[in-house]
Amino acid sequence: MKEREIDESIRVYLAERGIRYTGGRRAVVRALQIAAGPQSAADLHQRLRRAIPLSSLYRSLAMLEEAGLLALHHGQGKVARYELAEWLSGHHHHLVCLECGAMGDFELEDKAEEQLLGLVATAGRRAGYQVRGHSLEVEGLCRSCR
Amino acid sequence: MKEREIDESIRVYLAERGIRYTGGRRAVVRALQIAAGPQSAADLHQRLRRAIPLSSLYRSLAMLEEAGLLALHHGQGKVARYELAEWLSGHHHHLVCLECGAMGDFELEDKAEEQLLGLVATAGRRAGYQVRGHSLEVEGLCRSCR
DNA sequence: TTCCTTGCAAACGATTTGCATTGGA
DNA sequence: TCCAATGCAAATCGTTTGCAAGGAA
Repeated sequence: MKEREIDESIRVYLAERGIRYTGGRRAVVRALQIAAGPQSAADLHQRLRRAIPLSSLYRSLAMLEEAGLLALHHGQGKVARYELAEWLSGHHHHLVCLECGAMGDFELEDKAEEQLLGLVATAGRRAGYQVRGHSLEVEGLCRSCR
Repeated sequence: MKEREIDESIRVYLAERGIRYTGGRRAVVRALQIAAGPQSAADLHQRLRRAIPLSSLYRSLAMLEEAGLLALHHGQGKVARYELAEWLSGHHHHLVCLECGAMGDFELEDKAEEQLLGLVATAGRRAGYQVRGHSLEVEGLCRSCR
């Protein structure tokens, strides 16, 4: 989906649930669309030129995640990072920089993703888990830190 | 490696670096050996019957991780979880319960692990990352939460 | 009006640190 | 002896919440 399309999908999605798509929330979504990977509240605060106070940012993020529009990740460090939910951005995996904690996205080719799904299903079955999702994380040093 | 063997490896490893393997540190390592997956500081505090104050626990964990004996993970929630480093426990992956946040371990068959390594190397190269490791996380509901 | 949303400041919970004390080589 | 390790309490830091003010329907 493209930016405009995503924005519209979200508007409809929230309207159906009687939730307002306010300027602040829209700004958060836009900032996440532009970013190349999961962003922390502090990251977004910067990107939005501190126009939105951290407490409001946290509230918007929590609300959007609760509604199923954002996904929450805890990569390196102790900060939470958010990104658009996969039904909006597409399924993908992450690269995590061990040095600066930045996270980036990457996609697997279909065949590879299929293989992975197989492995995941097997592992889940063996452990008695009801599998809901999976994620492959590649850890290393990013371009700027290596 | 078996418990006794691991304990001895650690003793030697720390001795070589002029770091003491004290009772408290040994207790932390033992608790981690017994556990089935990554443990939080609070988990360990419980398991050790509160015999070791949290601040000391955190210090031991930080020191052992710094030395390369433990690995740190941030699964669900906002708590850090530790486990023995892979050179002691063997390479493996994790299952994370979306409900209670518990983490469990699982291993991939050699062939599967090899495939995964291939995918990881490719993704890293494309993104300009110097790859240091990877981890496959399976998310779902654990036996007790499903 | 009537909720929902926002901002600010205070509160929280996990983790860290200062400092005086203890313990091991 | 002498420095590393420990315990306690206070400090931090990311995040959450109470409450009064602002806004949209």
